[in-house]
Amino acid sequence: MVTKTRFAPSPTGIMHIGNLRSALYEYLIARSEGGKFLLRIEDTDRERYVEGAVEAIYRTLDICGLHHDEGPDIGGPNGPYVQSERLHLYGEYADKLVESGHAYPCFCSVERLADMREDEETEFIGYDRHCRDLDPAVAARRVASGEPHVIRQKMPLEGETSFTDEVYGTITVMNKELEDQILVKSDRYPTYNFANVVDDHLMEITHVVRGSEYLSSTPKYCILYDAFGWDIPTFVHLPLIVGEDGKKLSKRHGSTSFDELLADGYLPEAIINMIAFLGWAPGEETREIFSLEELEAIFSAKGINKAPAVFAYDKLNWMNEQYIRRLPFDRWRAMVKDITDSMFGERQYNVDMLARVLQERVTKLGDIPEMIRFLTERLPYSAELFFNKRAKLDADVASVILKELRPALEALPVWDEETLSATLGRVCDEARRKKGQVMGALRVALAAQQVTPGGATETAMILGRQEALLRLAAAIDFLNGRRP
RNA sequence: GGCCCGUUGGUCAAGUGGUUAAGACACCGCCCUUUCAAGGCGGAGUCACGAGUUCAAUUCUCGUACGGGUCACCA
Repeated sequence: MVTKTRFAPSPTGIMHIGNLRSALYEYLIARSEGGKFLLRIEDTDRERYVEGAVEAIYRTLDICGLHHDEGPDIGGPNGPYVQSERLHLYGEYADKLVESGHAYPCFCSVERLADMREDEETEFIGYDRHCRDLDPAVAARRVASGEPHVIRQKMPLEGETSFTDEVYGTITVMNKELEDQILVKSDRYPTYNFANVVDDHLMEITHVVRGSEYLSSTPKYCILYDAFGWDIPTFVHLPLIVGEDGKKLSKRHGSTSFDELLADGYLPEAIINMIAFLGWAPGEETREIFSLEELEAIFSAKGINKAPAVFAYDKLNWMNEQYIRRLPFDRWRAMVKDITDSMFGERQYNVDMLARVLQERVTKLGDIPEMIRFLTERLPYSAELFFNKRAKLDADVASVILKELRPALEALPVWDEETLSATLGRVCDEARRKKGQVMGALRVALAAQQVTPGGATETAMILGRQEALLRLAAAIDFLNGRRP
């Protein structure tokens, strides 16, 4: 049987990292076994439906390269792929369950249920099964008369249920612990607890991959599969992703949605690579940089860990750097230009040089504006800026050096890397000075900042002749006027 | 609280009844250098705790502690 997995998000808002990770593993399990990956929209909660959420799901999957073989947008043999379009199916199957005695209509009001929950005396252990033993004929008549009701699963009262999960192993629970959960709501929409079983079976899902928060309700689903006489699929429950404090990942940990991460300037490939390694490792292989294609080849559910994994931004940063460094220069240059064009406005600047120095230093795109603010703004000088112990440089020495440098630079016929480099080298030789000293002085004069992407030559190139010479002059003025 | 699950350095993790217990991020140091980064080299740091089984336990069993999940007409 061909492996088939599904990503089944509900359109309730943003694409959380946890959702994306589920989608990724579902995709990888299917692809690693030459199987199919399908997309199903679980929109059975009409209260939480968010406009535009479905589009965000399509967009995210597309950007990440997690292409599905069946889904609402492309169809397929097991459609429709949107649960709200499958209501008649859930109704049919719920009826079968009622007929076979595996489910029953329940007429309890939400108020009654709420009261029961608030009652401190009797420790609430789920629905009290008030309607479970109503005469089926009477119940059927009340349903026929249009009385509001839900359909509940009639759990076995004795015995135990066990299933084997690919990650967590065999899990057994006492049936008496299981609640008579609601399968169909009073608005005739199914609950997740019912729809997931019906759809996964009808859509021929072989591997049900989902977060470990579903582990405790899985026995109930197994009983449902049995009631229908359906084969139980392979379960793969995924460990949770938590924040650096060990708590469930949430807003206060930083960006936790795919869109936020993109906005921060993380590359989709890096995000995918990062979350692939959250709770999974390839085993003997120690490499950690893998493209999606490489993951498809090497991924195995065997390598999935049980313990919750902490989402570490440090590691994401490193991953992102790795991906930026490997980006083809043209693509990188375009990304940089998108950001810097608006910063420089009308001013000319050397994009190629800027992109070049940035490519080996940037952690994430969002850091760029702050990193290069000194290029579009003249920052104030201070004497300390010129101090560098290793180069034996200080403001006094810098003052002398810059004055030596100025005529040489002003006299340059062309302003290119080669000429600048050669000229600076020559000045060093003539003045018998260490390169680091001269370059350091010039770099600080041009940038007015101690740490810069790129050295003196690159900075001079990026600024262009005019701006570079103006700044050199300004630095000399500052150093002259420093001590009257 | 009941039920379920988990625990290898700060983090992600490999792995085994006998190993010097991989590797990566972060951290520290050194080298290199036209700064800082990047890169190279090196360092520190771990099997939660207590019993039991065993010639031998990080590995198997049981407890304890801690952490997490779940107990909705949400998924």
